[in-house]
Amino acid sequence: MDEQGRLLQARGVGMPGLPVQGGLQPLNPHQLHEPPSDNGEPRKQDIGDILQQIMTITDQSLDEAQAKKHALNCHRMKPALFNVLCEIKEKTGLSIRSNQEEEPVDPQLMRLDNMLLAEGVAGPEKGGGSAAAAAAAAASGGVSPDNSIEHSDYRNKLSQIRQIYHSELEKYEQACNEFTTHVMNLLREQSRTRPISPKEIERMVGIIHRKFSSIQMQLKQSTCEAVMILRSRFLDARRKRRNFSKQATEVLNEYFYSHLSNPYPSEEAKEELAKKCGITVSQVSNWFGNKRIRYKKNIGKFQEEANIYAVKTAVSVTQGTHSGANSPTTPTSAGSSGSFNLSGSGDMFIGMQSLNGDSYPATQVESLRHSMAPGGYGDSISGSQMYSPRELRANGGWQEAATPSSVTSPTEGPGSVHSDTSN
DNA sequence: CACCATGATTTGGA
DNA sequence: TCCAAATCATGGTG
Repeated sequence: MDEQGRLLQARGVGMPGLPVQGGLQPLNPHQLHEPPSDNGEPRKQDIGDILQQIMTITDQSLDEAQAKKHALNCHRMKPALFNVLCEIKEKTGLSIRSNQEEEPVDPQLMRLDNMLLAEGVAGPEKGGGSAAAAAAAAASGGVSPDNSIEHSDYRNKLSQIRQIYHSELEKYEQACNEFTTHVMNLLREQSRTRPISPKEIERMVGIIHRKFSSIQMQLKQSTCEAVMILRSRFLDARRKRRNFSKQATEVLNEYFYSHLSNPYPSEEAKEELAKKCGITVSQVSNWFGNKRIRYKKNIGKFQEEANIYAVKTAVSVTQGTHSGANSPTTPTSAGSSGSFNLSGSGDMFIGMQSLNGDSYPATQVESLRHSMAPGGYGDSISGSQMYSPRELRANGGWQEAATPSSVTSPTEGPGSVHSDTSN
C-alpha cells in the first residue's frame, strides 16, 4: 500500500483537493496536511524528509517496484486479506452508497457558457468576435457602425482572450483525461488487492470530472471577468467622458459657425470632421447635436464664440489658407458666417440677395425650390453635398425663432440686436 | 466641494 | 434612422 502511495507520489499524481475515498490515499497525508507552523524549523525538517523519500524512490528501479508488487500479489495470505477487506467494506457500507443522482446542470455554469457564447469567446471561431462587436455597437445606442478603430482594438483583445481561454480549456481537458486514465489504471491495478467494483471506478471518474469541471468553471468565470473588464474599458468607456482636444473642438466649431445657417453636416462631412478631429462619426454627430441645442438655447452665450470663429473663418478664407472649410467635400461658406439669420421667411430673401450665392443654405434654397419657379437659385449650390436633404424643416430654419441677427461683421460687435432670448 | 462645461445616453417624434 | 430635447455623468476649475 505504502508503495502504491509512493508510486503515485513519484509520478506526480497528487491532487490535494481531490476527495479520495475507498482507501485510495495517494500521498503521505500527515506530511502534506501539516498545518503551516509559525516556526519554520520543523517544517523545514519535514520537507527535508519528504525530499529524502523522493530521492530514495527515484533510486528504486521500476522493476524493483514491480517485483515487490508481484510478491505481494502472490503472497499466500493475500486471498485472506482480500476477504477481510471485503468484509470490512461491506460493514462500513462504502459499497452501498449509491451513485449520487445526476446533478442538475449548474445554472451558473450555464450563465457563464451563455455569456461566453454571446461574447464570441466560446463557440465558432470567426464571426464570434464580430458578432460581439455588432452587439456592442447595438448596445452603444446603435448610432452607426463606425468606431471601427475602437472595435478592431476590442476584437483583437477579445480574440486574445479567446485564444487563452481555448488553450487553457484544452490543457485542462487533456490533464483531466490523463489523470482519469491514470487513476482508472491505478484502481484496476488495486482491485486485485482490494475490493473495488467497476461502479466505484466509474464514480471515481465522475468525481475527477467534477473536480476538473469546477476548475473549468473557474476558468470560465475569470474569462467572463476579463471580457467584462475589456468591455467596460472599450465600450462602456463611452460613459467616461473625455473632453475632445482643443484642436478638435476648434475644427468642429469652425465648421459649426461657418455653417451656422445649416449646421447639419452630411455623412461625408461628418466623416471628414471625425478624421480631422480624431474622433468617431457618432461623436461628431453627438457634438453637433449638443452644439445645436445649446447654441439655440442660449445664443447670447455663444455670441462671442460665434464672432471669434466668424473672424477666423473670414481671415482664413481671404488668405486662402484655411484648411478647415476648404475640404473637398466642404464648400467654404465662410462668406455666410453671418448668414445665420434665417429665422423668418421675411428676411430670407434679403439674406439671399445680399450674399454670395455659394453660401445659401440648402434649407432656404430647398424651400425656395418649393415656392419659387424652378431654375432659380438652386443651381448655385447644386454641387454641394454639404447639406443633408433632411434639413427641410417646415419653417425653413433650424433655429426656428431663436436667431440672433448679428455675428456677421466683427466690427459691428456682439450684442447688437439679438433681442430674443426665446428660452 | 460646488458649479459649470461638455460628451454621452435616453426618449419621443417624424 | 436622424433629430431635438431632456437628462445623465464626468471633467475641469475656482
